[in-house]
Amino acid sequence: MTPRDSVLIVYQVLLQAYGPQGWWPVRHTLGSLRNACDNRGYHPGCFDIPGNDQQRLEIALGALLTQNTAWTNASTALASLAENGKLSVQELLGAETEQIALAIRSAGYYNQKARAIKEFCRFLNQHPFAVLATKSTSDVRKLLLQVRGIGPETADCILLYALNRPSFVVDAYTRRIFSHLGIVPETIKYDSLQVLFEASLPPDHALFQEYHALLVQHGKQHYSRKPHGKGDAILRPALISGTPEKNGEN
DNA sequence: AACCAGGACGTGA
DNA sequence: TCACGTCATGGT
Repeated sequence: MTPRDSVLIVYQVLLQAYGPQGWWPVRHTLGSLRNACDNRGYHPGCFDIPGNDQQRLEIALGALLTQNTAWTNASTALASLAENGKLSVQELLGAETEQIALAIRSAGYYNQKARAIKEFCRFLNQHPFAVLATKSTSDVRKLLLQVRGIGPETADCILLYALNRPSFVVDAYTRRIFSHLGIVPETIKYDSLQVLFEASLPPDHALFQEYHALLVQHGKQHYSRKPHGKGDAILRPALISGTPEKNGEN
C-alpha cells in the first residue's frame, strides 16, 4: 500500500466513521454569530458558502483568528468584531490596530493577529476578491504568503474555504495522524505533505474541504497532543486490511 | 493547576 | 536549514 493509497483509504474510512462535516464555521445569517453556532460551536450550512465577499472576508478573518487557538475563542472574537462594526475591509482599515486587538482579545495572540488582520485588509484593498478570482491558485497562494501573519496553513484555509480553490490544508492533526500511522515521517515538511495529498486526490475543493474537516474531527477525538497512545482504532485496522471496513466505535 | 487548542515569526547556531 | 522561544485567551 503506497502513501497515495493510504490517503484515499483514510478519507473513505473517516467519512464512513464521522459522516460529512459540512464545515467551515461562518456566519450564514445576519443574526448574531453566537446564536448561529450549532452545538459544536460551528456554524452550519456551509456547503454552498461562500456566496459573497462578506462571507469570504469573514471566513478569512476566522482563519487568521483560529491560528493555534480553539474555534470557540476565535468565534467569540469574530462576534466581537461584528458588534464593534469592524467586519468590513474599510472599517478595519480605518480602525487603530490596538482597537482591533482589544476586540479580538478572546482569540489570544491578539497583538499579532490584529496586525495580521490589518495587513490582510491592505492586501484585499490592493487585490480584491474579484481580482483574485482571475488568478491561478498558485499565484494567489504566493500573494497570500507575502502577507505578514499568513503562513502556509492560513493561506490554504483562505484558498480552500473562502475562495473554493482546491488547495489542501495541512494542519497539526494531519501530520500527527499520518506520521503516527507510519505513512509519512513525522518530520515531513508542510509542502511535502500537501503535495502528497494533492497528488493522491482529484483537485476537488469540496473534497478537500471535507477531508480536512474530517482530519480535524478525528484528530480531536484520538490525537490530542499529550498521549495519543498506541493505536488508532478506526484507521489502523483499515490500513492493515487494505479495505475500508466500517468501524464506527471508539 | 497544568495542559491544550485547526500557527507564524524571529533568532542564533 | 533548523531547533527553539515567543505570542495569550479560555476550556478541561
